[in-house]
Amino acid sequence: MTLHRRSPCPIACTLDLLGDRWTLLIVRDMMFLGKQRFEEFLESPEGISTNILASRLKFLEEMGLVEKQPYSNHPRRMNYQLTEPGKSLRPVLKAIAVWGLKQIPETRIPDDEI
Amino acid sequence: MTLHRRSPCPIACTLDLLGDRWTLLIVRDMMFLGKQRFEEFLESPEGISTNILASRLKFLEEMGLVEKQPYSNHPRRMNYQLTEPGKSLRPVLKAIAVWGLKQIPETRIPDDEI
DNA sequence: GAGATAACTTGTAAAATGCAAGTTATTGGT
DNA sequence: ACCAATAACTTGCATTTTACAAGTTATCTC
Repeated sequence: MTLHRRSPCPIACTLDLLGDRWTLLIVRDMMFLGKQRFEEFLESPEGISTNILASRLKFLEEMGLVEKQPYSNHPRRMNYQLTEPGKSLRPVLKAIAVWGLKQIPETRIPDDEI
Repeated sequence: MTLHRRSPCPIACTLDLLGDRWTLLIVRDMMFLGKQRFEEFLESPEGISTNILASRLKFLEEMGLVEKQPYSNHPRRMNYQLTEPGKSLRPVLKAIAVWGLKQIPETRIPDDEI
């Protein structure tokens, strides 16, 4: 969540950008659930609030992991899509999901995420 | 950083436990640098502060990812070691490191981490 | 023209973080 | 025996971030 790098370590740098409880959930929603609109992200069961969602989407855009485009001008509607760097987070999310499924009881892939 | 689960999704649950800027750096230090003692973790270049380190170590222990043992009783010295569930985070850290190296400029694996 | 929807922004209390300083127990040196 | 040093923390407090609710702006549908 900050552009300041604490060290040159790639793990530390990645955590500087993505190390919080919300950012990767937005990426998950885009990558596995095909979500693209502000209101769609709000529907996820974790219940992100609007101000956090707006700030994370802005930051993801600034990082170049997400592209924001108007997909309709009348009315003005926005959509958010993963860029190639954003899509390349798939192995990270995959590894996290595999770990969670194995190590945390009662976790499961939601039906719509398959 | 909280035991409360926002949803049954394994990605969300993993982020509930590990989704912050410090926890996985401690795991990195144990896994790749062989660090085991409180003062060793403090030496890492990211500069974690003592209160945060103590709270994260406690939480990692409560989660069963780390075991704390006295390795000497006179004087009393503690060491921290990864449990099997903790060690199973290796693919997650690997994927994060690969992503960071590829996508974030000027990142590199520190010499002592090879 | 009235209510609904999308995409946000603003305000504020509560929680987490960062930084410095202090604590306790033990040890090694003179 | 005393004194500085070290390990492993804890405490206090200012700053930052988060969570929750409410409000805003533009357009659309009936």
